[in-house]
Amino acid sequence: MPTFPSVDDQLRHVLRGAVDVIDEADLRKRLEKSAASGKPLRVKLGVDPSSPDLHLGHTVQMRRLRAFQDMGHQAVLIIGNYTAMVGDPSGKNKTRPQLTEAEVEANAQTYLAQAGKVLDLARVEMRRNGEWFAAMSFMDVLRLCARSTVSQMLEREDFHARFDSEQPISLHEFVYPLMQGWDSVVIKADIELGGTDQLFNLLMGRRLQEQEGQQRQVCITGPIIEGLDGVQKMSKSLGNAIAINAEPNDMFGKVMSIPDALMPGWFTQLTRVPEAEIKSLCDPAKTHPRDAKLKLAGLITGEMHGQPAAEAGREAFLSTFSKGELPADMPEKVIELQDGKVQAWALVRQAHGGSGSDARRVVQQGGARLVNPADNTETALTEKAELTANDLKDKVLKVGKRNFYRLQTR
RNA sequence: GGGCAGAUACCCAAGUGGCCAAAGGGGCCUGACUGUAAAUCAGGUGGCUCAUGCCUUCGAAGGUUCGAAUCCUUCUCUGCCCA
Repeated sequence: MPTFPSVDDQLRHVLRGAVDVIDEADLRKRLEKSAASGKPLRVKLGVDPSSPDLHLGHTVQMRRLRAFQDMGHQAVLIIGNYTAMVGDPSGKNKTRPQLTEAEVEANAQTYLAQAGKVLDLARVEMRRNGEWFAAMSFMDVLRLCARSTVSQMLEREDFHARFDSEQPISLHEFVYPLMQGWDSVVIKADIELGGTDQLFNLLMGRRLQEQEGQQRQVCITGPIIEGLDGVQKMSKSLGNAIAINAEPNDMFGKVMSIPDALMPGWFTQLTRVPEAEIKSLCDPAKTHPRDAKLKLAGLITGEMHGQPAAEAGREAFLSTFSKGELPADMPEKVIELQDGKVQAWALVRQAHGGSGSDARRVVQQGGARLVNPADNTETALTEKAELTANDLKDKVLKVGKRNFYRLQTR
């Protein structure tokens, strides 16, 4: 019979950084009962494989699931291969594009590898919700739909906002919350986790479970963390996300670029640093914000890639940006010359990519520099400059602040 | 089924015959200042080997015109009202 940490310890761990708990008294009761009976609670987290990459925002809820695992409970990870084909309307102001089964399955594969960085996959019960949805008849679907009303759906902020602003809402989007709720019924969830934007869907699970004569699940939400811009929620489509499988150096650098104001939230949601320590780290009078951020970047990168990689990321960051040295690894670019030379903008395009007009703009604005690695001197490229093989020999092209290319000629 | 309104670049949105590659804002890029932070300021933001030049773009296809994002026709999609 498994033994569990004390209920108070458990609560402290699993509720770290939580926003809503519905409801906490019930959660405590269940934890007590589980400790007494030795029966782990079933904790559900659903992810929709709607894109091939998970990002740090996803790990907030995954980390809570991991906390439950660490406390001895049963993690149930729902791969929403069917719900992904609907597209979760949560927090969206427009209908999501519908994915095909093949796309969803390919994404699901990449998810599992990435989820393993946070969860102990060996102890996860993994279920695809196509398992039960694919088996439903149209009549079953109708019965499911009959359990909710249009008004109830429109209570939801994102739906009524779209409705009020005369934006389209597809009928199938109303089915999404029902599907997610039904997942809870099928797997008999004791607890479901999700972001605050999922609250409506999580509560739907409670309602359906009740109708099915089950005990209603406890719903725990965590915050939706902001992305690199510090304003909008982290999302791949907004381009402000840090992917779980981002290269260590890149991950470290990206964490360093977040606004200071994000640090307390990220420490709480993405690390295990105790609350008191977070306070002192995020107090500029006690800790230089840069040093706090270095620590944050090290912890996050370390969790995803291991300590040595995090250390290497830190070194690369410090040398490249604090000391202005060239990074250790730079992509090599072979530059084609015409009549023995190449114009500045053409050089930028060949190395950095983008359109010719784009490259020209960068050059015009002084964003392209030739660096001599021997003495680390920089020469800005001018618009009319023409470079010969000799000019480029052993040089590094720097485009903007963070793009470096080691040049070769042919 | 009937009536009305709408579809503009990454997003929002102005433009309703030539001055439109298309205002303004957001985003993004570059530069200055910095801690590769934020804030602020300045510039840029369709493409073309570089041009007071050409090509492509205002839902789609046709048409009118010397000339169309702008006018006409048909179609597609969306919203609203009535049934």
